[in-house]
Order: sequence, then structure tokens, then C-alpha cells
Amino acid sequence: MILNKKMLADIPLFSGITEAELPQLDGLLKPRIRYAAEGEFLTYPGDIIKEVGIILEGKVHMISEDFWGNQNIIAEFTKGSFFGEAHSISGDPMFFSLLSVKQTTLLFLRTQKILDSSVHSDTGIQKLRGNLMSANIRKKLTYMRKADILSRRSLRERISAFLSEEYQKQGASSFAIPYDRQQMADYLSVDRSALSRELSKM
Amino acid sequence: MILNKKMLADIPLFSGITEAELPQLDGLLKPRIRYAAEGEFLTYPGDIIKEVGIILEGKVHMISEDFWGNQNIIAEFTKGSFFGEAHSISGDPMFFSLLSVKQTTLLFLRTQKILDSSVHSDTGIQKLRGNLMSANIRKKLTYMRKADILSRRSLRERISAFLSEEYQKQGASSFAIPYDRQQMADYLSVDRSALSRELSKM
DNA sequence: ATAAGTATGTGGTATTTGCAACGGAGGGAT
DNA sequence: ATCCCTCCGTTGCAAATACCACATACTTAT
Repeated sequence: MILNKKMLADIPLFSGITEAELPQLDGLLKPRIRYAAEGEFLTYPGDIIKEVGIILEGKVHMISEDFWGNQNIIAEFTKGSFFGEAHSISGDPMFFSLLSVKQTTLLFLRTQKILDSSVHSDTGIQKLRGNLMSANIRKKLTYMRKADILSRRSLRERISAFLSEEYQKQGASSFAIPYDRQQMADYLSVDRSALSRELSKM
Repeated sequence: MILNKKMLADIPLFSGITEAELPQLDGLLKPRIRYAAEGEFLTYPGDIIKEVGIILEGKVHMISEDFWGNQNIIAEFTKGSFFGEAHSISGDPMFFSLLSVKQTTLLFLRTQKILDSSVHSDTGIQKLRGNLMSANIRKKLTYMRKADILSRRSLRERISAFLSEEYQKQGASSFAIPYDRQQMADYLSVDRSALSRELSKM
């Protein structure tokens, strides 16, 4: 058996799951550990995967690349976060690469039994499903917000949509922007200096 | 009891659920029917909702609006699709409005028990969870793709990222673009004529 | 204290893109 | 055939913004 309480202590996907439930999960999920070196690609576009990857240590970037070689970092995963659940469950081919940008330790779990509603005798898998579902919902909201902001055509509109949503999220009349200028420019997909100029005009 | 087989026949969220399972679901989900007129808002930004809405008939737009009144249609829902599951489950305040753009009939279901893993004696709710999860995963992928494409800075990059992903999705060496020019321009959030110009240059 | 590094604003310029207007091709309807 | 409508490409122009270079303030390391 691979799964153990110590390894999973800081993994939100396993929160609420007791030690006693681990052996059953181990049988259903066929866990395996993988080590990846810095600069190593875990998957390539077009791959079809059957497992979700959980980061035990290190850092992985989700990168998409077009015909011309332009790269775009879609997401960054660090300890405790996971990736690939959507593609492994849906069976769709990946449209991005996964690149280890540090020495990384990963735990892979088969997703086949996770969605299978005929497996319901085990409460461990119930909790795992619930955790996966809430995590997935949060991720969906994140991408939805981002797509909404990026679909604004002008910089000023992007900024005000961004501030609007930040305001909604924080609920306070005064709120803080959690990014520095460069990060905010990256998030809005605009040039840093153009952002700076527009902000001073506003 | 409100739920019945006939009403739910074309609703993917209820696929695989038998008539015998409906009474239990009815008890857990507290279903209610609502009719909305054309132009009627179902929710406003900042609202906190507790139900998922399923469209039995009609059409609803998800609209976000910034300080300046610029509107953006994030998504369109028609018969059989549903909305609000993410916000009702996560408890986050909405950052968009939901507007009925036709005479619409809706079925609302409380989401509280759907995520609650202590409810597991009923196989109906298991199937519903599974259906909700796969639908959510698809939606997440959709928004992820869109965010990836829109984060490209130039029109040419957006087009090639779009074609790249369309190519991956369809897997064939020749593939069709499922939109007309105007729809493609809307999806890429660019001007139609600019898209046309760039395509002929390419 | 000095030096090096990082974050931010500003200015100039070239490029890109939005916007508006127009024309042609094709498809129905009468 | 004629009219009407939609879709699509084209063009000219103005506005927005990416790109590059540089200045300033602030932080950190030595």
C-alpha cells in the first residue's frame, strides 16, 4: 500500500478522510509515485491520460503552445494542488503540456472509479468525490472569471471588470489588489507599461 | 412531489436516474418551478444563491457588467442546461447577472444535499452527483480553453491558438470551424473585420 | 555606505486593431 | 426576374496599445 496518512496530511483532496479508509482507496485508485526532474515534461498535447496528478513536493506548470511556438502559462501547481482530473475523467486529449519546473514528487491516482457511481459502499471515496467536486467548482469559477475579464476588448474595460470582480469577491468598500503590477499585467494579458499608464489616467 | 419522469426526460443532469428514485430526490432537493418573462432578471451581481437552475424551456443569458455599464454575455443556457451550481455550492457571491431572454420555465433544486457526502444511501443522488460532476468538468475545460485563447495578445496568436485547439479536439488532419465569422470573432473577442483581414493575410 | 536588484512610472514610436462604411456573392421569397 | 437579407471581404482612418528605452524610488546584500 502506498497511501499513508503522513503523505496526505497537507493534501486538501484527502481532507476528512481517515486512516481507516485509506486501504480501500488504495485498492480503488491504484496509486503510484513519480519523481520528475526540473525541465522534464510530464505530458504533451494530444496525450490521453487516465490519472489525476497530485503534487507532494515541487512545482509544475501547465503550458500551452501554438503553431508558432508562443508559450502561455495557463496555471501553476504547487504542493497540495492537483491537475489532470478533468482530462482523465472526460477522456479528452490534452491541449497543453505539463512541465516540471523544479525537482518534483507526484502522486498519481486512477480516476476511473472516482466517477463510477456504482462504487458507493466506501465512504472514503464519497469524501474524495466531494473534495474533488468542490475543488473543481472553484477552478471552474477561476477560469470563468478570467475568461470574462479577458473578453473585454479595451484595457480600461479589463481593468474595471477586474476591479469589479475583486470588489465583489472581497465585499468591502475598500479592497486590496493582491498582485504587483507585473503580475496584474500578466493576469490581464496586457503590457505592464500600458497598464501602468492606464492606471494613472484613471 | 414535483419531479417526474416526463419533465426530466431531456435533462442530461438526470440521465440514468429511474422513476423509482425520484421520490427520494424530491425530498432531498426541494424542487420548485419558476416562470420568468422575457427581460426578467433572475439574479443580480452580489447575490448568494442556494439552488441550481435547470432550464425546462426558454433561454437565459449569463451577463457580466462593469462599472461603465459595458455588458458581456458569458454564457447562454437553453433547454436541458443548468447554471448556478458552482456559486450555490461554493457560497461565493455571483459576479454576473442571469437574464431570461425569452419566456422561460425553470426548475430549481437545492444543492445543499448534493455535495453532502453523508447522504449516500440513495443511489439517485449518487447518479446526480456523477452527472453534475461530469458536466462541471466539461464546463471547466470550456472556460479553460477560452481563457487560454484570450490570453494571447495578438489576433494572429489567438487565431492560431484557436485553430490548434480545434485541431487537437477533432484529431483529424483536416477539420472544420464550427462557427461563422461573426461567431468566431465573438468567441475570440475581436472585431469581425479585423479577423477577416488577418485570416486573408495568413 | 555602496552597489546591485526590483518595482513602477513616463515618453516616443511603430504596429495593431477597432470602427464605420461599402460592395459583392449567395439564398430565399414572391 | 427582382427584391431583400445575410454573410463575408476590403479599405481608410483614428485610436489604443505593444514595444523599447530610460529615470526614479525603494529594498536588499555586502
